[in-house]
Amino acid sequence: MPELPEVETVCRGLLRALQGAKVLHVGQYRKDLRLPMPPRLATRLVGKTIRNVRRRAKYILIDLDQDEVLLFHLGMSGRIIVRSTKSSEKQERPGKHDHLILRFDNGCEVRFNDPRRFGVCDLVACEALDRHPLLTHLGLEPLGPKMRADILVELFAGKKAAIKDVLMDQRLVVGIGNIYASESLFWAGIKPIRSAGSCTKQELARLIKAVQKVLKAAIRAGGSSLRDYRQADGELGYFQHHFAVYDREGEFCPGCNCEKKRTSGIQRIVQGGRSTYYCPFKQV
DNA sequence: CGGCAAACCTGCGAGC
DNA sequence: TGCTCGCAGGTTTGCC
Repeated sequence: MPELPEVETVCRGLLRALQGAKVLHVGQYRKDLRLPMPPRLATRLVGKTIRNVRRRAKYILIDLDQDEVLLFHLGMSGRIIVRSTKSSEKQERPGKHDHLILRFDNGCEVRFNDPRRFGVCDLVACEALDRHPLLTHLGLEPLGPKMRADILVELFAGKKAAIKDVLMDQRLVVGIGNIYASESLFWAGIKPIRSAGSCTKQELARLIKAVQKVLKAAIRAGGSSLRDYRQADGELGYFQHHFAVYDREGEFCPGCNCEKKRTSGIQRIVQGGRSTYYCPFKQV
């Protein structure tokens, strides 16, 4: 589910609710996520204060005092929901697939819920973060300063794999998953099956613009809620209403629709076992 | 090394 | 109504 805009939205929501808050109680109800949860997690978290919440790729990084970082990945179906509880209110029991519940001294309660358990939770020392096995091979931040056409040309040079798959390869560029890959390639006017190495510098410059435009718009909309995803406060995201092509097989893309062109409409193909959506008329 | 399939899990909607 | 099948926003692993 969650790609960069969803993770970014959750991070912002967590920061708003939790900055400066101290962990009072931790309930851990499951340890076998995609990776095992760290041992003695509850003991290690109680009493810690949240200093900051930030994002790297699709990872949520929660900075605690004493230079520790609580790391989450939401996988396909993970949610992190914050709610404020009145102190008089009886503490709620963990719901189905609630794996971790944190209570804070400011009355907030945070639940990590993940039905498919593709998510990850870890607690690491800040100085070891750069060497964390999940983070070492991550590529460029698409909204960062290194997202430049000349750098992508070099990165994609000689790659025979489809540009769509390469765009989702987190070792090269991070944060882009199945939805935003299709959306970005549409706005860049690039056919998803093109080999990455065949894209010109000019096309990659367009792709960068498209990626950034789509990701920023999605962040402004609070992400895309297809099924599981919620913002940190439990609200839906609503960028799914602005998809140009994703999950719109057979419909007209915005361009074709506006210009009343008769085309075959948006096509769905399968790449790397996953659905890709594109407009054969606008994407070359 | 590249490319692809399968694996990890649960839930849901479609079709019978 | 109830069953089976296919598919779902991610990532890693293993095989050719």
